This record gives sequence, C-alpha cells and structure tokens, in this order.
Amino acid sequence: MTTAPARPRRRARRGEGERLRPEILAAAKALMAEIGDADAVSVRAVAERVGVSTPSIYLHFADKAALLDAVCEDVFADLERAMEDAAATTEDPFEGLRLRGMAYVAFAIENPEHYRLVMMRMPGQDHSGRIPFGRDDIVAGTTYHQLTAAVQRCIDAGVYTADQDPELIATTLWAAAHGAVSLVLAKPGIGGEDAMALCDYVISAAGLGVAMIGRLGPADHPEHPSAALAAFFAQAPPTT
Amino acid sequence: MTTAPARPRRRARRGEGERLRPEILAAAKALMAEIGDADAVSVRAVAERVGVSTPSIYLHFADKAALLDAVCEDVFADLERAMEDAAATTEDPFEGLRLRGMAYVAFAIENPEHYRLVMMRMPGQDHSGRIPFGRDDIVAGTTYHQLTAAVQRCIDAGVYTADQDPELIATTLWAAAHGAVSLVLAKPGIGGEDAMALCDYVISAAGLGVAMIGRLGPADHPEHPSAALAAFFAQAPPTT
DNA sequence: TGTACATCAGTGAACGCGCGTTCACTGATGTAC
DNA sequence: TGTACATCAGTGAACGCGCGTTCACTGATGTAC
Repeated sequence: MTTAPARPRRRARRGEGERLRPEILAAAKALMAEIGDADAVSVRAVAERVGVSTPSIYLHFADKAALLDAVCEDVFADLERAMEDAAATTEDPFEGLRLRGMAYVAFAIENPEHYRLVMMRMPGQDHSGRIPFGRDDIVAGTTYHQLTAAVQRCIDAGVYTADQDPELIATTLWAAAHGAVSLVLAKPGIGGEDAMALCDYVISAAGLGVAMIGRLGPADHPEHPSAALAAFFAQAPPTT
Repeated sequence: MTTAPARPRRRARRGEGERLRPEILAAAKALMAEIGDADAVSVRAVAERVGVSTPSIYLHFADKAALLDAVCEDVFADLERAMEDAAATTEDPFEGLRLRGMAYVAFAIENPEHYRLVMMRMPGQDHSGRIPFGRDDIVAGTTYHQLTAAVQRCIDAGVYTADQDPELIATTLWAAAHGAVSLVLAKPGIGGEDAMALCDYVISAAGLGVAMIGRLGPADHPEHPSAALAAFFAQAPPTT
C-alpha cells in the first residue's frame, strides 16, 4: 500500500545504532503527511518505509506513543523556526506579531497533518501523567517568550496600553491564528479562495481589537454596546 | 469495560423497528462523551450500551460512518440551538454576536468530545464525494444566516461600516470563538483558571478589531504600523 | 373464532483483517589475548 | 598476525486482540382466509 521502494540497506556498524533513529523519525513524519491521519500510521508502515523490519523500531523507541511524541517534538521545532524566521524580517513590533501569525498559518496550511498532530489533538496523558506538548511546554519555549516580548514592545510603542497583560495578549493572538487556520483545515472552502487572506484578516482583527480593549477597559459590556461603539467611532479621528 | 447494565429489552413490535434508531444514536453520543475519543467508540460498545446485539446496529445504519454522521447531525443541532437561545436574550446586535460566541464556547467546553467531532476533525469525504458537515452545510443553515443578519444589523447601527462584508465578519467571529475554545480544549491550562474569560476576551477582541479594520481600511499594512496605530489612538476620544 | 403463513426485528457465531508488541534467533563487527 | 569471544544491530515468526461486517437463523407478530 505504501509505495516505498525499501532499497536494501546495510546495517549500522557497532556503536552506530543511533543512526537509524532519525531515519525512523523522518519516515514517520513523511508517512503522516502522505496518509493524512496520524492514527493511521502504523509501526509496520514506518518500518517498511525505512527498509527495516518492524521490531527494529522498538530498538529506538519504547513504543508507538514514544515515536509519535518524537515526531511531535520535531514538528514543533519546525513550526517555531518558521515563526522566528518570519519575525526576524521586521523591526516593527506590531508587524512582527502579524508576521509571526502569518508564518504560523502558512506552516499549518503547508503541513496540515503535522499541524493537526501538535495543535488539534485532545491532550493524551503521558505514562507519567504529564501532558506532552501542552500549554506548559509551549509557554516555556523561547518562541512564546519572544512573542510576549514583542507584545511588550507594542505596549512600549503605544499600540497597547501599560495596564494590559502581555501574556493574555499573546494567547489571544495565538488563538486568533489558530482559530482561522484550524477552521480552514477542518472546513475547507471557508473564507473563499484565499485562505491566507482570511487568516490575515482574523489575525489583524484580533491584534487591533486588543488595542481597542486597551482603550475601552478590559471587560466593558455596557447595556447598549452597539450605540456606545457607534458613538466612539463617530468621534474617532480620520485615518490616513 | 463499558459500565452499561444492558437491562433486558423487549423487541419492537411489527412496524416499529424505527424505535431502536434514536436509542442507538443516544448511546453512541453518550459513549463518545464518556470515552472522550470518537474513534474509540466501537459498534460493539454502542450495541452493548443499548442492550442489543451488534448486528442490530446494521438494521438502522448502513455502516459505522453513517452512525457517526448521524451523531454529527445531532450534535450540530444541539450547538445551533444553544447559540440561537443565547442570541434571543438581547436586542443589541453587537451584544448578540458576543452572546452567540459565548454560547458556542460554553457548548464546546461542556461537550468537548462532541465539539471535537463536528469542528476539529479533518474533513473525511462521503462515499458520494461530499464533505459531511463542511463549510457548505454550516453556511446554508439558519444559524449562520442569523449570524450574518446580526452582523448586518451591526453595520446598520454604525458599529461596522457599510463597505464591510458581513460574511467575512461572521467567519472572523466564528474563527475567533473556535480558536479560543479549541485551544483551551487541546491545551488545557491556557488562559489560566477561567477558560471562559479567555474566550470572552478573544471574541471581544475580534469583534472590536473588525470595527477598527472598518475604519483603517481592509488591508492597511503601513510601513511602521506601530507608530501609525499609536498616533491613531493618541487622537482617539476618551472613553466612557 | 381458528389457523396457516408472510413479515420483520433481532440474534449467535463466525470471517478476515491489521494492529502493537514480544521472543528467540542470527550474523556482522570490533576486541582481548 | 591469528583466533576465540563478547557485543550489538537487526530479524522472522508468532501472539493475542479488538475491530467492522456478514450470514444463516429464530421467533414474535400481525394478517388473510
């Protein structure tokens, strides 16, 4: 069923058994993208793709879950690299937020099954009770840290206000990007032809809306919000 | 494994075979919520829960996929009802958007596996090639129609501007609510203790940000957006 | 009013499948002497 | 320089499992006469 040619391979030399591990990882990653369903990737298929017998997988990974965890780790690193590369192309903090979001979205659209694996699964607990690749892992990473730092620079620049919480803003932007792109993946055709344009719109709306919240107060739900907002915008300055 | 007592049941009378169908549906729905993984719900388990033999399921559903599709339909109706009920409690169109979003979010948090089934799955094609519960089905429904109508009323009220597209705005609000709540489901602990508060924040940000886009122009990406935004807000009127 | 029969809801047992995982094994490779 | 041996990467075959689905069947029920 899998079209891998399974070329004959030479076994690794003594002490070089670790050489097989990255090959297994890459095969699992590739199969996941091809099959389009992480659950449907079998240990057998991965072994066949690598050109090795099935039990060999167990020399490098404790079980299937450990293999999938390793793939997660790999994918996560790819996603974070894409975001950091994108952010490095601008000095403007607000634009940096937008570029990060667009890189995030582009990664998800280009690698839907990988994105799904790390971001759209229900959390399964480790044997140790830890949730792999949960909130804590993400928030502890350098990419998330850079994101909140960029938000802080937006506060410093006067886009957001000093009383706003950079963590909450970062999470909100993350939710906006994730919401747009995961909806595009789950419900194709949404937002018309240009899915990236929809995502850009959603990300921009969230980024700007957070600024509005900074001006209106955090939980401002007046009795007639439509009238209050209409009045606010009626007095707003003309834009360039 | 499933704790259903499987009380002895009487067979339906002649011509009343259809009576079993809703019971099967309800059992499948309940099992899904309990197990927390739609894929792990087996036809056998559903039959056992109903108190009927496994082949009986096939008298009412062509195959397992048809059963899951029927559950989807049911869940979708629940979700839409929750949103319409929530929206009915206000006359204000902007507040109506927010209440719809909060009802959506609350439904997802209360029924995580059901929400996941209808909104977080990769689209699987029907035997006929149609995507069940895809964008087209949702957009054609009355709930989505009411949502865009509420957006139109926001335009009429001066919250959004006449040149903005109600469909795009509706989709953006949907993406925001979905993004916030699906992130909460997939990465527990995000947004701190109160997940609903985070969702409210994200929904509000999107709703307000769309209004900002209406004033700034649809794809306004100036060279130094931070400075431009800071200038805009520096001139903005004081808020109540 | 009684009975033979067609209908139809529901069943017991089995089929074949692919899966994760294990076990006893092979044979190449480096090393000690 | 030659050889016995320990090490270690990798294997072939099998285990047991739960799954979706099918098939020939049973037996209660309503109906025609």
